[in-house]
Formats: sequence, C-alpha cells, structure tokens
Amino acid sequence: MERSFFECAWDVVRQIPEGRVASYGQVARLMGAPRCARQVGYAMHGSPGVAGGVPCHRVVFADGSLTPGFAFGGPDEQRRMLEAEGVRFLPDGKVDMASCAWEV
DNA sequence: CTTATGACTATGA
DNA sequence: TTCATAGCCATAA
Repeated sequence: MERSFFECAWDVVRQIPEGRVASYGQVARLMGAPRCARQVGYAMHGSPGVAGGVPCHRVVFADGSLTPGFAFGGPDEQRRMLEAEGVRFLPDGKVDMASCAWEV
C-alpha cells in the first residue's frame, strides 16, 4: 500500500472521534506536514467519502468555519451532520472549537 | 524538467 | 469587525 499524501490525510481524518472536529492544519500537523493544510483540503476533495471511512465533514477551517460551496450539498448539510453527532455551533455559524476541537 | 491549481492559514488595511 | 493579499507545498499536466 503506498501512502500518498492523500491517503495519509484520510488516515488522520479517519481517527477523528465522533462529536469532534479538526482543522486542516491540525490534520496536516498530525501527518507530519504542518504547512500542507491546503493539500489536506485537496485530499478531502478526492476522498472516498464517509462511506470510505473518511468523515471529511469533521474537518473544518482553523477558525471553525465550514467548507464554503464544496460540501456534500452545501454548508447547511455539513452543519446538520455535525450537529447530529453532538457538535455544538456558535451563533456565528461556526463550530464551537472551544469544546469540540479534537484533542490529540 | 516547469507551470498551474487549490475543501488553508496568517497577516495587513 | 470584515475583506483582500501573500506564503505555503503536494499533485496533475
């Protein structure tokens, strides 16, 4: 099994527990590439999806914002998915990373 | 080999 | 506060 950058990113995202969210930079850092947040996002774009074991909906921006435009059916759908897992949201429409940020 | 692109982040106005 | 720009680096062509 070759571990391409993408597959490595998926592996890290796969370790995100339910009810938690991680930023792209966080995932990138865990895979040993703290400067490759963009590549992580690009990896999510090519990810097999939740059915493939990659809960890309748990990956958000460093400030807690959701993916604008490129979500499964809109940021609204992604927000709903996270809420279903127990993730809290702020009035700003961002994830409450203060309590739901993934702790390593 | 080089160029272009991008689901990011940090900084500045 | 929000908006715009620069820097970053892997992948594809």
